[in-house]
Amino acid sequence: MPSGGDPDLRVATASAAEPDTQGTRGDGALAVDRLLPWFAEHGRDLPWRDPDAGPWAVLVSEIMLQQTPVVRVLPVYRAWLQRWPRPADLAADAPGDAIRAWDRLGYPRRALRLHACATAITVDHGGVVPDDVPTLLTLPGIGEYTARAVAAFAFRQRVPVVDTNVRRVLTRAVRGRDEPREPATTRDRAELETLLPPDPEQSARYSAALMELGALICTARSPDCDRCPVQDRCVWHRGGRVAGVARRAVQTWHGTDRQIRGRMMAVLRAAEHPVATTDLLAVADDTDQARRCLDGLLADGLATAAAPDPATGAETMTLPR
DNA sequence: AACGCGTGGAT
DNA sequence: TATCCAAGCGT
Repeated sequence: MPSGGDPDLRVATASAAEPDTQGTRGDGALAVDRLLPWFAEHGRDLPWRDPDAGPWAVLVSEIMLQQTPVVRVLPVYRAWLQRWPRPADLAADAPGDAIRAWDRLGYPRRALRLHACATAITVDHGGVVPDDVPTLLTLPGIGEYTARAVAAFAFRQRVPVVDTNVRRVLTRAVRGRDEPREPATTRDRAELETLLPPDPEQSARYSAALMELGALICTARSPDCDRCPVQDRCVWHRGGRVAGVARRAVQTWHGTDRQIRGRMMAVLRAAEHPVATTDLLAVADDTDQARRCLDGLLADGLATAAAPDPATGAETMTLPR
């Protein structure tokens, strides 16, 4: 269960002392007394939701979950915290170790930023994960979403946490629309703010419940409205689930720089010793593209020039030290 | 404010 | 097979 124990719903229904001026807490589409019981029953038992998971564990999970599905994060997350249980443990190792442990979660720059984040926490914050949104926002790899996720889920604060799931649920259930995937905005956070229950602990659970609803039921491609706890109040469902406009076409994958960079990183991760630069360049047919991609990796700090091979004198590369 | 940035499973 | 999509961030 998400956080153990029965959710305290006493403040879920608007009281005389706390008038429900928005009309959304008690009887709105996303009423607290609908979401929290559903979450308690159906929420996944994920390790970063365990009460024993500290702020560092929550932070690590949030960075890993940026654009990467839960099932792929789980094993890497466990190994990561086993190896680096505190920020200072990670900071003490080379960034290349973080990139290698990151394995194939994708966007390896996140591993680099998480390492930089651990270093900043160690050097600038005494090894303690900051507990306020403004300070969290100063850390590498932590943006508007992740800062609030850490504040809410690790420190149980009453802050609006809006990710792509929450945004989709809000857009559908409250505004009755179905928009293509778009980044969360200040407006989305303001809207969620009006829905959050007054109690901080409960509001943290509420945000987690909204995210879970978007992840399990109110999904982008095929929402399972028949199992939705707020189906009868969802404006989008009541309006006939009108499909939104198609979103801008995404970049085709085959032959992109991203694909080539990915191949080069796979070679670097797998290598026990420095890799000949020519071996990296060989992953692409187009030599101009290969050079451009390798230069990009060097500029990003994901690859580092190493000493020439003693036997051949060939130029070599490694993960950053 | 668009764009670039990995990876792999589902449809 | 091609496309979509998964707890965004930094520039």
